[in-house]
Amino acid sequence: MKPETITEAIKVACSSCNLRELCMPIGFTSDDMQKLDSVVATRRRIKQGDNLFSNGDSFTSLFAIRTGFFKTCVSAADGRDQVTGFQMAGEIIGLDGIVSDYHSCNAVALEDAEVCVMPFANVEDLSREFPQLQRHVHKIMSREIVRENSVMMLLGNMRAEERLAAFLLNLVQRLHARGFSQSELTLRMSREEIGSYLGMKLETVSRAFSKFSDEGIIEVKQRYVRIIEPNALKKIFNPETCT
Amino acid sequence: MKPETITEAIKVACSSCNLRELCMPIGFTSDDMQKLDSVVATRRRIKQGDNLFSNGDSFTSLFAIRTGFFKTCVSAADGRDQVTGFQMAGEIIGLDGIVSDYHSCNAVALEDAEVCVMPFANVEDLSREFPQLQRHVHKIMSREIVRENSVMMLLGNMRAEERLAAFLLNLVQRLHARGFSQSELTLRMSREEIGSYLGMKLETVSRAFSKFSDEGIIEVKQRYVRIIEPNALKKIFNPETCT
DNA sequence: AAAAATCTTTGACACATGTCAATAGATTGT
DNA sequence: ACAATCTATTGACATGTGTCAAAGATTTTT
Repeated sequence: MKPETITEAIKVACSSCNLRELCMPIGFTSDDMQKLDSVVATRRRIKQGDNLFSNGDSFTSLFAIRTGFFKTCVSAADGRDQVTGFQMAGEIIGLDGIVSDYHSCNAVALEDAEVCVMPFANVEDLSREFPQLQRHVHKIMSREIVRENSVMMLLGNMRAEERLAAFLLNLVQRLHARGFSQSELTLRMSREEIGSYLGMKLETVSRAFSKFSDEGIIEVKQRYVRIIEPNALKKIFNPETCT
Repeated sequence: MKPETITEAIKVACSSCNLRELCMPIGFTSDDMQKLDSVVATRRRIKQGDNLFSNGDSFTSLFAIRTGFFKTCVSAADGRDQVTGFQMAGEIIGLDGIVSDYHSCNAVALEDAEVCVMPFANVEDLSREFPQLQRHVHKIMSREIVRENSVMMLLGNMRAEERLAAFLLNLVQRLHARGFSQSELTLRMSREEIGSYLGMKLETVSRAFSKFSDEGIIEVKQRYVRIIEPNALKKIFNPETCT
């Protein structure tokens, strides 16, 4: 594997980061905040298609996404691939590496990206000093566990259209939280990657998109999606709790 | 909900617990170990069929299983249920509650059980004092994330027989680590619960058991299972890496 | 011990999704 | 601008698993 990414020696400060509210716990004095700046060692740029880390890489750091979009995926020995998640700005990636000191999945940039490198030793040291940070780290890990629980529900119990509806709703909700539109989005991943995440084939994903489009629920043009009837999507995802 | 379980005021000590090696980080001096005893507040007994905690319960404690066997499951609004895991002695349960201070799944005892109640505030306090404990807590959470990644692989990519083979291999492996047989086990869960975990219907589970039995790979009699050809199971689960 | 309830197995058939193939549309490189 | 390469869509058909139903087994209740 060629060294497709370079670690840049830019000292960066969480205290002046515009993503602080997504990454960091709230309620720090600006004094404390200064000390927290040392969680982040450097930033690193990753080109579209390159891996931030790969299965088997030794684990040293968590990564906070500043810009760009990632997928994480695990591979079976026979080459079958499962996308385990899509991550965007403000989200933390690399938690899989903690348990065994090496990564057990691949993190691939779906567009040019920049991440903050947080050496895990720093995170642990500062966590002992700042209970709020400690709590924050615990919550991030717990959130990931809960997210994966709901993906298991998707994969185990839902049908193709329900899965895609849930997927789209989740994506726009997260994008909206980052200041983007509630109704429009540009997918950063292919039909095949969506399918891998949702446990279905790319053709089935495509058919479900077309069906939603025929029904006037969404407008689709390749990777552009506009949600026309969010309530209809919610109803597909969860018929019970909708009008 | 009736108070089906009672919290018993038994002070217990990790330092003298025979499950210590499963629950606790290694490498403590016996001095440190004494202080760690205060992680556990009490023990609690749960009867078969009762919930240790339920979706919506407020989160205060993690639980270390001393005896017994649990399932955790999430429910969709329409009543559909997804088993997200089966837990046995030495395993930690309740991590889902950390992120939002209430539980987002149910933990049900599949046989009479006893757990150590570890108030999470204690865990966090002591984690700040003992880096080894801090690391241990992080590893437990990361391990759960990695486990769920591999369940996603099962649900998203594998077929019924592969899923059941993986399930059986994982169960005996964990039981073996606890001193039980490598080849015999008694299932604590129904076909329906296995099916819910593996994303298939109980009839499909039953058929897969029968198929394995017909092929001489396992012997099944209701919930008793003997693994006759572990290599055949491994081959089904993962054809590539086996002889 | 009988009766009731629950769990498991098995068969027949249905159907959602996978597979294979062809076409069209987008993107990249020369 | 053109070819080459991806990516997405759509159709026809195959198939693995779900659904429904019946009968045994096992456990619990009376």
